[in-house]
Amino acid sequence: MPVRISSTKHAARARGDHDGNSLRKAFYEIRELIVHGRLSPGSWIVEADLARHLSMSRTPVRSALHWLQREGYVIEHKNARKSRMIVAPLTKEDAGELYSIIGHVEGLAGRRTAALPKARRVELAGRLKTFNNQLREILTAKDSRAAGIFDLDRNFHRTIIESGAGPRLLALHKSIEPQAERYWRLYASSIINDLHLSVAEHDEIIAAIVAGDAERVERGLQANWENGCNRLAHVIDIFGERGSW
Amino acid sequence: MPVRISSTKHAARARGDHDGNSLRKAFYEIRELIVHGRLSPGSWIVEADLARHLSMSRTPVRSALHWLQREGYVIEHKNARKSRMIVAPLTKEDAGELYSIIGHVEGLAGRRTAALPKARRVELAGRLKTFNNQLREILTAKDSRAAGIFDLDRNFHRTIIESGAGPRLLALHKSIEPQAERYWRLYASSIINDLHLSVAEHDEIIAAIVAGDAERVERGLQANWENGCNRLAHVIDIFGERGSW
DNA sequence: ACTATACCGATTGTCTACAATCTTGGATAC
DNA sequence: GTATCCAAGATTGTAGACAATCGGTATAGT
Repeated sequence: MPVRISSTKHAARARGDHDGNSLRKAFYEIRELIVHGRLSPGSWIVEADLARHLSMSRTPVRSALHWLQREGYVIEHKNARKSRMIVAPLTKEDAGELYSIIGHVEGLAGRRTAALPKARRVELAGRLKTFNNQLREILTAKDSRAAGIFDLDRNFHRTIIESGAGPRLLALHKSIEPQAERYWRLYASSIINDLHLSVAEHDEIIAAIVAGDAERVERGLQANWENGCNRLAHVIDIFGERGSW
Repeated sequence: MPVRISSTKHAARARGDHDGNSLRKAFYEIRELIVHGRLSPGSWIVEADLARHLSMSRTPVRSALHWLQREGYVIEHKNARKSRMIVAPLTKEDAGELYSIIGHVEGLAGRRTAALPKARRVELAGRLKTFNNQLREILTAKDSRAAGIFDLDRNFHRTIIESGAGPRLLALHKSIEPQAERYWRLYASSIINDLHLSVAEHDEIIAAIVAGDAERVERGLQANWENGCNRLAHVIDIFGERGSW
């Protein structure tokens, strides 16, 4: 028998609050907080605090946190029965594994991209060149606005993946690749110095796609991430890790 | 101002219900229902029904469904604002992509396994041989109990991954590989006929590990999954897909 | 009979309340 | 002065209530 509550209370509350998708909003907003470092790596997460911050109840926040956990932004610190969430730390080791996985996932997708009909590959190469040339411009102009660079690089890769991957692989990529953004943002200023290397690697990847050489595309993508990882590792050595103690 | 409800109602309910982990229970039980086909591919999911079946409230069931969705057992059928969940269908195309991803993920892990010190590789090879020999026994004895075969094959692969993969890659494998079970169970009886091929492929993988040849280990694992996929595709052609219409 | 509309049941999304557990700080005993 | 235990606060986990919406069916208008 349901407990009947006088409804005045609920009637009083604003009705339009339900936009029908608080969960998504919570996920992206919290993710944003983590990526931008407003929730520092290793720090403590309290559901109620976030709920207040986002002006919603704990329910969608809680779901969003589970989601973030599955995607690796948040990790579970188990204590007996209760589980407490902390923001995933940024370590050199984790970066290495993450970049390696992304490289291989993209490599797999790149293989299929290389198997596309020639016409599509050429058209694709055209779009990729646009992105890469914009990067080159920023490079020569010394106009190092990090945001633009990041988006261009991301678009370059994403364009390749979306051309070749099936739904599963695409979903996998979409859930793993964004995590690199945390490392990128944290050490961006230093990484940009090596931008010319990445641009050159992109050229090689484009050439491989035009040639339709699956092996070469895969190697190129893997190399791009692996090199990026090495460059990142160097910076982490200098500036230290965050949130691991 | 919180609404105060007379507490007799709640007091009456059994207090011990909270074992502190309904979510996990819900996830595994629903997953079990899906894998064993009690919830058929393509069929409709109603949160309240599942909640009743598992004797818990919708809250943990709902979270579990989101989790299952993220792992690919369930897909979202979007309609305007509401989203309805259906059990993910089993198709030849999906199987192809799934097996390919698993092969590459294991390949990546296998690479690192091949880089372990020789002593550990030899010890590992010993354990792997045990599994594979048990498979061989079942093969010669014509004792085709599917369950045992499945577990042995899974243990073989899992042992390799756990030896080489880091936490991220391990988590990835744990979330992707179990999905192959759905295909395995559905078409098991027919797949078993080709068991000897898989056993031979395992021998090659073991040899590659002992040799410490990363490339060869990776190729071996990828080939094992790719061949498995082809054998599966053949069976699907005969028996048809499930849940896609 | 055929279409448009208004209701109604089914279902999902979100909220608050309650219960259980963990942590922390202090009071007390030795 | 230190160790131990207990109380109060903080936090998480689950339940059930409501609100919003979807989909279909009955009904009315033509």
